[in-house]
Amino acid sequence: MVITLKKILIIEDNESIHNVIEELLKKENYDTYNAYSGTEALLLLEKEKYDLILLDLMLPGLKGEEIIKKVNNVSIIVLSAKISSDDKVNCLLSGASDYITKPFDSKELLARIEVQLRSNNKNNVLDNIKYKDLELLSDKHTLLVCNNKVSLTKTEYAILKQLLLNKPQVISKNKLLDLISIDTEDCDENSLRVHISNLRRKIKDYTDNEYIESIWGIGFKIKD
Amino acid sequence: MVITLKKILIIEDNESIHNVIEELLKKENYDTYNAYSGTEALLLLEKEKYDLILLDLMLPGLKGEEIIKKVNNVSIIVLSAKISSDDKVNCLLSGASDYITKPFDSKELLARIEVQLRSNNKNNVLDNIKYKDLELLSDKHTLLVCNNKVSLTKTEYAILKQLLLNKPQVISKNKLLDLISIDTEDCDENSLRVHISNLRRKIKDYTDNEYIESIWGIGFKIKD
DNA sequence: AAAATGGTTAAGAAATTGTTAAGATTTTGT
DNA sequence: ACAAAATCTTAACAATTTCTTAACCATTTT
Repeated sequence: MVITLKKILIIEDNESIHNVIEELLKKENYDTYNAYSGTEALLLLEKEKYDLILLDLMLPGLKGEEIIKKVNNVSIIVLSAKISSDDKVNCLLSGASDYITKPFDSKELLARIEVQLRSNNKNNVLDNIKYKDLELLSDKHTLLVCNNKVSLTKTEYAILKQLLLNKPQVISKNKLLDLISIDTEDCDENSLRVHISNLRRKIKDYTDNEYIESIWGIGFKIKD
Repeated sequence: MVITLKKILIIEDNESIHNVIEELLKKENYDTYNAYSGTEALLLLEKEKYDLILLDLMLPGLKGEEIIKKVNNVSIIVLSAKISSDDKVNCLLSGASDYITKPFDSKELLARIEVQLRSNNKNNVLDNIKYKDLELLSDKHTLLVCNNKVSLTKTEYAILKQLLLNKPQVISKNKLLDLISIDTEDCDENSLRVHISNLRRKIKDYTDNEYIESIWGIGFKIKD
């Protein structure tokens, strides 16, 4: 089994502080990436997906506040010498997840990093998910339909898991497409339709209940 | 129209601090609940589901640290006079989502509350909109009329949501047309009239009350 | 009364979804 | 590294749902 390391992007222009943070994180077995200016950070953010960003505010090129506004879907912890309440509030309200003032305590920084990574993981529940005749076995990537074992492909599993985890809710087609392909735009909506169709067939083999409902123009959901 | 308020449980034994927090939150339109001991908090937590917990550490009955361990699936912000790094780290690692030291800045507290509620919403159900006999279910994209399920098309849903969200207000025909078609000008006003007509019919099937009122030459609004 | 706006209905156009099968790609086993 | 197997994507077409158009009538304004 491969445990992938968490990728953390450190955006900080002061080289000595940068190095301290980098070493601290490396010791904890995080996968660190470095940006020394706001513009460099943006370039890196376009190329790769990170689990967390540590962000200094006073940066050459592009201010940290601007980066917060541009980033989406990645947790940001601001690390700043600015202690004014307004600075904190601004950052937090515009998208940062936490704000730590320098000088910071390394243990506290590590703990707050854990908190963020933990909340990212909320979706990845390891427990099995049961619903009526269905039981999704997380360890084996299989599905029980009325206690009959049905093997799912990786994609089918991901789709069904997303639907079951958010059960009453409609999941948009785009959200489901994101699950299927990390690469952008290369995946057809039609492909998703085929996966859904296959899932429905596999379920239908063992029960007459319908589980996956289409919401026209929006996406799919699990039927009540 | 009722948009459900966020429920916040305040666990704090010092009555004056408790009152300050409660008033602060009430002003921001949060739904506050009060516990003055650890044991009282547990009782409340068994009865109801909260969106967020504000937790003091030094409590009679049961220490805050114990509550953190018992709580599951609710974000906790610790509010404590303990400033030692070890206390912070312990709380954060054992399940708290944030840790604020007293005395705290009210704006910062509110901002950090927003952060937590924001991250809750990533997964969770959006707010439903209720008005008299109508209830728009955002998770299913359907409408309940006197508790009868009526399925709406994407466009009908968008129109009704816009009207309900801005209830006393008249929404101009152009604004509603924008909702229907992103492309400009390719959509007839007549089309909007048909959608409104269909909406009215679907509502009329289950109630005699009229909901959508036409404002001559301007647009539409929800009747008071 | 004439002109403009709103309401309803039905039919055809347009868009979305469902299914199947074939070809492309990735993974697996040797 | 290669062949076989499994999986994913694409394409084609059918089925379904939704949207727009058009025709016609009602209501309001001038």
